Amino acid sequence: MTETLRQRRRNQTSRDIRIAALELCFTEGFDKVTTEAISTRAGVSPRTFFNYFLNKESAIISHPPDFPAEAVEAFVNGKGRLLDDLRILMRAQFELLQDDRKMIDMVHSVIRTSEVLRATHEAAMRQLQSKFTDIIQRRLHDVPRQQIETLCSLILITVGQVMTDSKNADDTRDIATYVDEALDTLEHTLKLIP
Amino acid sequence: MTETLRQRRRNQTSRDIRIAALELCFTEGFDKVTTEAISTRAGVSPRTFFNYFLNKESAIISHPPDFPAEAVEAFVNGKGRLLDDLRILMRAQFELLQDDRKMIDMVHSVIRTSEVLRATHEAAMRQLQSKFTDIIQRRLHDVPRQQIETLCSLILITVGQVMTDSKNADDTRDIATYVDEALDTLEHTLKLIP
DNA sequence: AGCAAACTTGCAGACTCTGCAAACTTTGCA
DNA sequence: TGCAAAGTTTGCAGAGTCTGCAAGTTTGCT
Repeated sequence: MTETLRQRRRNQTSRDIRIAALELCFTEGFDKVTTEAISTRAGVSPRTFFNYFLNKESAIISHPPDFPAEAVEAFVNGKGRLLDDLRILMRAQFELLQDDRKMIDMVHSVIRTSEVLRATHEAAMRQLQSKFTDIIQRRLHDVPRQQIETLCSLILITVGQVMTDSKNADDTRDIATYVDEALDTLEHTLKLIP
Repeated sequence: MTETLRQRRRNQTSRDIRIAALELCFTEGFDKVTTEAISTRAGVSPRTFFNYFLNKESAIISHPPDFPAEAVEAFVNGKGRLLDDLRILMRAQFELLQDDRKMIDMVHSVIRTSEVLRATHEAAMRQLQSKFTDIIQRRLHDVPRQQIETLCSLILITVGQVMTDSKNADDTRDIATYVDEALDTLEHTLKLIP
């Protein structure tokens, strides 16, 4: 067996809470929803809610998955143009999200209902950025870290902007096309500078 | 008279609270300090604290000043290289901060003691970014707004990184040199891309 | 002086979140 | 199977943030 009963339970409860939170906040708005309401809907006590999540925000915002290891290696040893190889790496990461597509869209919509939530989301992105920086640093090992950080910020910000802006467009597109759109925007932006 | 007594009082109280908050958080860390402690130190009731500030965070993080109008006009009509003109604009904005230099340094230090505070700070930066975007859009009116947003994010992120990274360096440097350092980093970063 | 508007304060109360200890469940092992 | 250890849930008490309201004070103005 891959998971013990206990583990499966834990995952299920966590998921129950996340879904309860998301659904409630989607209809009512983050600020109007109390932890008590979420707990009740998820069928646990308020105290249990806080056993699973540090605060209300983190029931909505979960950490994005890591970059897949093979894709990372391929990128680090890649010989193509930086932006092209990056595109491949990021697409690989985005594929992982495909299954939760629906929840992710809801999250993005809920984020718009609260400053605090947006901030939490950005904090999560910052963590992703730190991993991302490490990866790019491995490929460009002679470039100062600060520049790599700047580069990563730039890329993630662009992706974020594309994702928040292009809601209410067709929902059915492949989630990885966001990567393409973001990197295209990025390339255009860079032409502005010189 | 430029200000009524009432107005002067209000400004003074606001300042008292901000200073009390900053000093306490600087020594104790943001999370250890209660609004009650801040109020007491500032000599007002806890209820008054919330008449002045929406929450604990905003007693620490205040909105950055607007870009000075003449500098904005000069930039919008500028004919130089984009990055060079930007440098001038941003230096003008940073000059305004020179007086509060000491408090700003403290704020940056306090920000490091709390995720929430960092998030609030970023929200404030996002507001600045929006104004910044408007300005650049006026100069590059035929460029899509999304690209301008990306560009602005990039610039502000870089400045932010430089400012947070280069604490514990010599404190006495002109605050506007951060702008230079950031834009230099930026130019180097851009060379990585093609 | 005296009135209206602005400001401060205390109080009650809703909400978030934590520590603790008691009850309950699952697991590993005899 | 049965039992102890480990992990989970829950209730409760309590600290802390923040709001609405109403009463009291101060200020601006005539």
